[in-house]
Amino acid sequence: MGTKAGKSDFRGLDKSLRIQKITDTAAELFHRKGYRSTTLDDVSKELGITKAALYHYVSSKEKLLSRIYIQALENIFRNTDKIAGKELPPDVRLRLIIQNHIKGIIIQSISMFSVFFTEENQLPEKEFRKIRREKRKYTRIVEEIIEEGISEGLFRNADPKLQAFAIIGMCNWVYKWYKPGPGSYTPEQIADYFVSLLEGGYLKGDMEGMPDVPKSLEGGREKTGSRMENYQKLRAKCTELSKLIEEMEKHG
Amino acid sequence: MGTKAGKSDFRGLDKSLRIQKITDTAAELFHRKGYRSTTLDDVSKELGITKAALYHYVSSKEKLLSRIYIQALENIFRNTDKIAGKELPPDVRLRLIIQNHIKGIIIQSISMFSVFFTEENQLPEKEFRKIRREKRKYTRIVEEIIEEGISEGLFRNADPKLQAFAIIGMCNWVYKWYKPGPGSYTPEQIADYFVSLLEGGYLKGDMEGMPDVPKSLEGGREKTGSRMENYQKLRAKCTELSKLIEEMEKHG
DNA sequence: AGATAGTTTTAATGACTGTTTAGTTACAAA
DNA sequence: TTTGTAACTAAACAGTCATTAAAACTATCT
Repeated sequence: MGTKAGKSDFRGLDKSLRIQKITDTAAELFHRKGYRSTTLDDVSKELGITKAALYHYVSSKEKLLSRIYIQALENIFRNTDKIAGKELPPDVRLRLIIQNHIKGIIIQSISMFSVFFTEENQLPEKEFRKIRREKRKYTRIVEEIIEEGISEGLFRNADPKLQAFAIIGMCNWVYKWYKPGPGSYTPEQIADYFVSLLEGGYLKGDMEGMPDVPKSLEGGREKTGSRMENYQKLRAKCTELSKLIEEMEKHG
Repeated sequence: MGTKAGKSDFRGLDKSLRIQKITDTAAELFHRKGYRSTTLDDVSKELGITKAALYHYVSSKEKLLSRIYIQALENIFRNTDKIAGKELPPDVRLRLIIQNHIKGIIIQSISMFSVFFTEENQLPEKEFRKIRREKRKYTRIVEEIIEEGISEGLFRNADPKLQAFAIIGMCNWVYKWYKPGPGSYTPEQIADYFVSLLEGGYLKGDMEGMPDVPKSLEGGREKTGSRMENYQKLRAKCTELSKLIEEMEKHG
C-alpha cells in the first residue's frame, strides 16, 4: 500500500528532517484524498509509525495543515521578491515572474499547492486571513509590474488587477493537469509557451517584435523561411507606421 | 444562522423543485465548508427540515454530490456544443466559447463549480472516471477549434492542447476570486478583457487587426473622441494593408 | 369518517477518528 | 550498571455523523 517508505527510512533522520518528512507525506495524502478524508492513521501508516507517534512531532492534525500552508508561502516568495526587485524593464520582469510561478512554484511541489488551493476553508479563521493577505500581496506584486508596463507604454492599457488575476489563474491551473514524466510537457515548454501566449496572444497578427512561439511547440506546417523575407519587411513597415501613429496620437 | 429560507419556502414546492433546492443549498454549503466538513444536519438546518427528511429526496450524501456533478456537466455542455457546431470562423467560435465559459458556465453558478473543481476525489471511482472523461471532451472541443484556427492561418502555430489548458485554466480560475456586486467587475468586463488578452496578449505590439481592449477597462488617459477619427482611419488603412499581406502570403 | 400515499420527525445505531493516557523501549551520559 | 530523556506503542476515550427504524402527521380521495 502506498510508497510505504518504511521505518528504516523514517528513523535515522534528524528531528527537523523527520518533521519535514511528515509534512511532505501529509501533503501528498491530503492532495490525493483530501484533508478531511485523510486520517492520521493513513499518514502514520504511510510513514511506518503509529498514529500516536505523530503527536511527538505535531500537536494536532490542524497544525499539520498549517505547516503545509506556511511552507507553501515560503516557496511562493522565495524567488518572487528577488525578481520583482530587479532593475529590469517591466516586460522582462513579468516574464521572469511567470516563468518562476510555473517552474519554481507550482510544478516544484504540486501536491503542496493542490492542498494550498483546495483546503483553505479548513483553516482556522485567523490562519485563513493570514493566507489571504499573503495571496493578495503576491497579486499586488504582479499588478505593480503591470502598472509600470502600462505607464511605460510597453503594455496595452487595461485593468492591472484583472490582468493579474488572468495571468495568475492560467499559471495556477497547471497543478490540475500537469503530470511529470516522458511524453508529457516539460516545465520549460509550459512556461515558455504560457509566456508567449500571454505576451502576444494566440491570434496571428503582426509577428515582428512579437514574442516567438517556442520552436519546440510549433506544429508541422512551417513557413518556407527565406522566401518570406519580403513579407516580413513589408510587415515591418506597417509596424513602423503604426508605431508612428501611436507617437502622433500621444503627443497631440 | 444562514439564509434560513425556512419551512415556508421549502414546502409548497413541486417535488422536483424541492430536490433542486436541496441540491443547490448543498452545493452552497459544500462550497463554503467543504463536502466532508458539511454535515447533513447543516444542510437540513439550512432548509428548515430534519436530517432524516433529506433521505426522502436523496438516498445518500454521496448521491447528493453526484447530483451536483451531473448538473455541472449539463451546464458545461448546454451551450458549448451549440457554439462549437456553428458555421463560423475559428477565431469567432473560440471567442464565443471563452465568453460562454466565463459568463455562461463559471460565473453562472460559482458554488457549483467550486465543488466541481475541488471535490473530485470524494467521488466513487466510477463517477470520478466519468467526470474526467467529460472534462477531456470539453478540452478536446477547445483544442479542435484551435487546430482549425492554426491550419487556417488565423492562429499562431503552437501546441493546441497546451493552448487549451492555458485558456481553460485562466477562465476556470475566475471561480476563485469572482465576487458579484457593485464595485466589482461585471461578467461582461471579465469576459471581454480575457478574450482581448488571450487573442492579443498584454504587450503593446502592432495594434492593427488586434482585438480592442474593452473600453470600459482602459485606464484614465482616454482618447479625445471625435478628433481621433483621422488616426482611426489611418489605422484602418494599416489593418487593410496587413490583411492584404496575409492574403498574399496564403496564395503564394 | 376512513383509507391511502406521501412526508416528516424522534430516537437510535454503529462506525469512524482525533486526541489522550499510561506505559514501554532505545540509547546515551554519568 | 544506573538513570534520564526522547521516541514510540497499545488501548481507551469521547465526540461526531451518516444512516436506519419506527412512529406520527398531512392531505387528498372515496
